[in-house]
Amino acid sequence: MVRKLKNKHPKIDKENGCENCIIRHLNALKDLDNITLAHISDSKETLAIDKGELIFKEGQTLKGLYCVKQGNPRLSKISDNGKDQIIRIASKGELLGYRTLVSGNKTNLSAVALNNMEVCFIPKEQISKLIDDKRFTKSLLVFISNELKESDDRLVNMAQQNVKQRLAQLLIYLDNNFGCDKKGFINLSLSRIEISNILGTSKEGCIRMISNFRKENLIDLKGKKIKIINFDAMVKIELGFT
Amino acid sequence: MVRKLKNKHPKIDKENGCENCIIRHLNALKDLDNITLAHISDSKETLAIDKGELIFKEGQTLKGLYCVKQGNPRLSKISDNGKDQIIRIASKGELLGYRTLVSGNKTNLSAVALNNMEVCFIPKEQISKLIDDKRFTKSLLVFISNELKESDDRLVNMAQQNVKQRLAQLLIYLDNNFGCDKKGFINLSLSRIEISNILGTSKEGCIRMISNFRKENLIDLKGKKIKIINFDAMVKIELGFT
DNA sequence: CGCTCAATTGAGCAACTTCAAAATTAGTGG
DNA sequence: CCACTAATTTTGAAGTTGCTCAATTGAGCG
Repeated sequence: MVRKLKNKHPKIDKENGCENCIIRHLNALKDLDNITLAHISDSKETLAIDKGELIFKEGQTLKGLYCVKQGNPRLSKISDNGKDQIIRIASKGELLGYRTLVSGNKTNLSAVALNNMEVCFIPKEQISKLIDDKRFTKSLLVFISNELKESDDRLVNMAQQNVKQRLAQLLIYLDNNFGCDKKGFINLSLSRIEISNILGTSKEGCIRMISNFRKENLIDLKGKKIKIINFDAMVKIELGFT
Repeated sequence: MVRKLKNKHPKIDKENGCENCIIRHLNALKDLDNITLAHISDSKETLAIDKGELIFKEGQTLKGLYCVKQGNPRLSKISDNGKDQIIRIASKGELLGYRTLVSGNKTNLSAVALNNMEVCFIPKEQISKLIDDKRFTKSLLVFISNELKESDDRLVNMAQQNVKQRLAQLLIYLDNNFGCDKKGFINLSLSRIEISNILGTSKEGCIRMISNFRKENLIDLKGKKIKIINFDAMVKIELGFT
């Protein structure tokens, strides 16, 4: 089920200039020289993407590379039996679509904004220049290698951990990576369905587990917001203490 | 549980020379020029590795890159709860240890020979030369990208498919990738425990499912060897037909 | 033959899913 | 702001899947 486009990625033009962009220091674009950066800067577009909007869809041929400037997309894939499986949630500074770019294949994942986002789009033509830049390929290689490691880890967790452990792990992960507001609630809010699509469970199973966690006073809920109250217990659950 | 070393990777010296090696055409070494290849060739060692023997172990700092010349290693990882999860089975021509090499971290996987193997070991020192070779990094990038895609696919299957489907998928995969002998039995034989470590199930669950498949005349068994009799039915099971 | 390890089978139990229904929340137009 | 509708969340209960434990059989080996 794909959500409707609410806008058409309106272009916004901020202060511009990849040279001055802090975000690029977070990814493979960090080591490029100013000339290359200027070329990219000239051809790129900065897009505003609303919460829930599709950035690209599984099976599409991407026309370029996306650099996440603000917000979080979820990267997911529809399984053979039609269920949506969220593979991971990306963050500020990450590049999307590099895999497609390198292999020349269509993308195997869909990207949907979990919150309001700002994304820089760098068209394909500029990218061949990047692929020929040794510094770029090298740091991309490092990035993909780490992705691969994490992907392996996720596989092991999915295969060996039960729903309770996977939920605990997810909550800890979210807390670590997306931070909390003043009251301790995790900044990224996910619907129960989204959470179950990460955990690979039925939504009821997921809901019940969240409900259990609340009853045991491990977490607090406020609408879609979740706050971990008892970290120690949560870690123990993740590690399989019964 | 790690199997004992039966030998100590005795070095064997065949006709030698990476320049003349057909295997390298299967991986990122294919586009290197003869000078670089000669350097690698001089420093490499060809090792004989017995079935069941450990090639490297999760957590080790690898001292170089491994190129699979013959045979199949299984790449696995011990989960938090102590179970061994096989991530994938590599084949002739694949490079092992490139991830470690690129990121500089310790390896996150163990490699164990599933059959008698021949592996070329290229020491670390030679590798810095490789990493600076644009052709090498580029084709490595392509390879890792594909790995990443497959890893995503595996995650989705693990999350969304039941044991029956996963077993059917594995058997089809083995049949496609490792071929059969004259009588149709899959060339790669895995113990039930190894199969269950791929599927992420208990060994009993795995055994029972294999037994069911045989009773339903979908497969035939001969010791550890498996032969798919009814491919159509097997594909249907994989796709979730009940 | 006795030892060890892999494979198999059975029975009971725990985890998870599915379907159905109720309660709550969110969104929309007046 | 309220009322109405739609969507999401929650809960219950029954059914299925898969796991664990224990016992048995079989195969390979000195």
